[in-house]
Amino acid sequence: MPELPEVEVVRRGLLDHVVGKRFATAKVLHPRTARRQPGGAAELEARLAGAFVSGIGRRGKYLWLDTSAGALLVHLGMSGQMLIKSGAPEPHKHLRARVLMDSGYELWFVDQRTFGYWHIGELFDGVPELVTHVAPDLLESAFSMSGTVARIRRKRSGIKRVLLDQTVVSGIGNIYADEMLWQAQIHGETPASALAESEVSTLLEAGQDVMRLALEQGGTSFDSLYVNVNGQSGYFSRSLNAYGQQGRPCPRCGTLIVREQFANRGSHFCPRCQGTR
DNA sequence: AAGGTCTCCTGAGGGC
DNA sequence: TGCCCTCAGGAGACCT
Repeated sequence: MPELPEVEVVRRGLLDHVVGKRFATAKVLHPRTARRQPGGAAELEARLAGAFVSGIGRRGKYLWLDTSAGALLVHLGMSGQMLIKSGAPEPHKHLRARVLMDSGYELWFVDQRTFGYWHIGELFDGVPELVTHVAPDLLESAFSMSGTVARIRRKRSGIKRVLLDQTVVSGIGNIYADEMLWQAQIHGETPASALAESEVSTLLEAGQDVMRLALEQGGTSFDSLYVNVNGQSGYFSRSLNAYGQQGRPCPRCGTLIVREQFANRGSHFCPRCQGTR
């Protein structure tokens, strides 16, 4: 379940292998990977062939390669992986797209559940056209703490739902939402508008801390579904305090962590530390 | 308009 | 052993 730290791990992993390199040929193997692309797989393949990669950008969970043919936007969805392969790689059941680079390496997009996609298009104010509606993420320089706090406090929805809204602040998914709420001791169903300014800023700062820590540990993963470009898993799952911890003692107070359905998601929290809503 | 729900998808895991 | 059901979740589509 790639969220900001996992996508950043992928971005960093790709830097050495694709920046300054040229794509020779590209093949899109599953129509859903090209579903957002006008012209579909054929258009992606045609535009990527011969493209030179000059950099890699990211906002929240969105990743893009700056190329001479436009920005190749990559969304990993639920299960997407960008893998670097060399030699004669073993076939993969869920390989959805592959690019042969002039370096001899291959770039693979493996995506079991096909929620991910590729799209090539133009940049607007430095971000791909499909990302213009996405707010800055917690770790980028364009992020405004005061502006985001004010925006969140104007919402009447439960705070967790607001955290998951990528147009308010990006990069947060179900795992990090639960972790930052646990850290800030706030119940996810608390109406955003009921939180004090200081509570919201504490919450967002908790999100920054959790994400920086996760990044240091190579991201979160529970199995082989999320891996870096070399196919390795991160270690942050060992540090989770709330997500997936139902039935285990809260590391802060010892009360058993509870799992409930809200914000349309499985939500994990400590009923004592995060008891009031 | 904003907020909430449905839907896409595949494999894992539970129940029997 | 095997079948069927449910669940996981990012985010756009769609509804109210």
